[in-house]
Amino acid sequence: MGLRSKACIMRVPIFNHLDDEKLEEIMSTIKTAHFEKGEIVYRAGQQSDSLYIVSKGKIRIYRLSESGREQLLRILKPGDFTGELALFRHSVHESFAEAMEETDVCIITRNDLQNFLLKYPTIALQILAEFSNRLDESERQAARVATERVETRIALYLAECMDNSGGSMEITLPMSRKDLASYLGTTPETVSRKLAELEAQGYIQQISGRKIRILDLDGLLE
Amino acid sequence: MGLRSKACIMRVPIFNHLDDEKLEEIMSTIKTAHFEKGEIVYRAGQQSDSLYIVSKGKIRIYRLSESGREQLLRILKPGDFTGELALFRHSVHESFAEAMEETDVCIITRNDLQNFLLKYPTIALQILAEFSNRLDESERQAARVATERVETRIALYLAECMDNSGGSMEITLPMSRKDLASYLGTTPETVSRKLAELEAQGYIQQISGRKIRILDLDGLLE
DNA sequence: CGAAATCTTGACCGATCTCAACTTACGTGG
DNA sequence: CCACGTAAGTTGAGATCGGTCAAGATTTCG
Repeated sequence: MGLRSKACIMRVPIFNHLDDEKLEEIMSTIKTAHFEKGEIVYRAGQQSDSLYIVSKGKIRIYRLSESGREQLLRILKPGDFTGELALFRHSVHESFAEAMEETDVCIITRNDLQNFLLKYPTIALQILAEFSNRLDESERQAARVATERVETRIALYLAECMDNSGGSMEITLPMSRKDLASYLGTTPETVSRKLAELEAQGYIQQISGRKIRILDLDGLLE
Repeated sequence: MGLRSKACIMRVPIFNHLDDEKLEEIMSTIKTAHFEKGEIVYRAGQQSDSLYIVSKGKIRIYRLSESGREQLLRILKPGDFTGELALFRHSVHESFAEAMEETDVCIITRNDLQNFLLKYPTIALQILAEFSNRLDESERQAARVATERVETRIALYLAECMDNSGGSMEITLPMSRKDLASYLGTTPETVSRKLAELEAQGYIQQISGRKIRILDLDGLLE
């Protein structure tokens, strides 16, 4: 078990309130795995019994809808985890997970995790809190796609990026136009056009590919 | 504490694996409340520290998007619960809950619930399973709204109604056109039109307002 | 039985998707 | 370090799905 794994686990909100002894206990059950860019960590329909925690790299989580179109759900950074859905229900994945670059993950099996949960119930509360956040985000996103125009969705997304980038007026999009389009429920062409419009209206300034400066946040949000 | 409350609690998946003694313990902390049709159980932005379990009636859970449009998230039947989001995170509701008819709910406070979770960790696993289901549904719905045409969404919805109504070819929609439209991210007019089209194509037959007979499930799903 | 809400149908318009051409950025190997 | 090939992004034109507004039909419920 490398030091990186431990550093990884300690950074996970679910575990970082535990004392060293319990951490060691968890560490001892963890496996690690490495994925190259583009490799699939798991795919929909596949059996699963593990929780994956990203220790290095990025993972794209997406779904294929009934008609085969892709919907990007979220992007995992180090410290984020996935696989939960399969852990507490059918044990079949509903989504796909794909490494976006060289990525290391820590893996905890369902059995080990459930044992920890029963032994240290505070972990369960942490996971519940995390699930609540996910559910909130998912419902918010669903409501936006269902009720807002593309331009508004993009504006709201940019605003959220700003919140997360600590006050700076300049944000760096964490993904390509194609992924952004998939996340926002539109097409890359429309994303391009709408960003160009927002720029023409003076709300933003496109610096380079993924760098955008917010010039008028209030105007952006109408 | 009325018998109905106990019957209610026992029916909730989260609790129904518990033995009688623990059930009594939970029962002793529960309050009940009654709501008339149209009354608001809670609203977005409101402080919250309780889990609500429906014992009689129906509750509409919906969000208002940034632009003020309504998105129906789900409808609670007896045995279903809500309020979780506020329980494990900010403690502020993100959604609205409105009684659709005369409705009774059982209420457990955050403190009591968390104590139970720590004392009987198996409850936490049940809630985690329930959350997983919600998250899955929410993500699936988000993906559909983002990637499928209205007609497809309606068809998929009808198909799901069939699954839930046990093999019968005749389904009864659990909500009005307006709510269905809100749930599917469209308008009542479009729902009417698409249902009429599906009928013209011979896939379904509209019996009366909410009763629909499925004539060709495979055709419906293309 | 009648008022009010719900639902349906029609006409029109606009946002966004599709397809296609072109430009720019990026990574690889020489 | 540059050149090239490929992927990513942009822009345009046209088509269409679905939303809006409005009128009429139907159902619901007191």
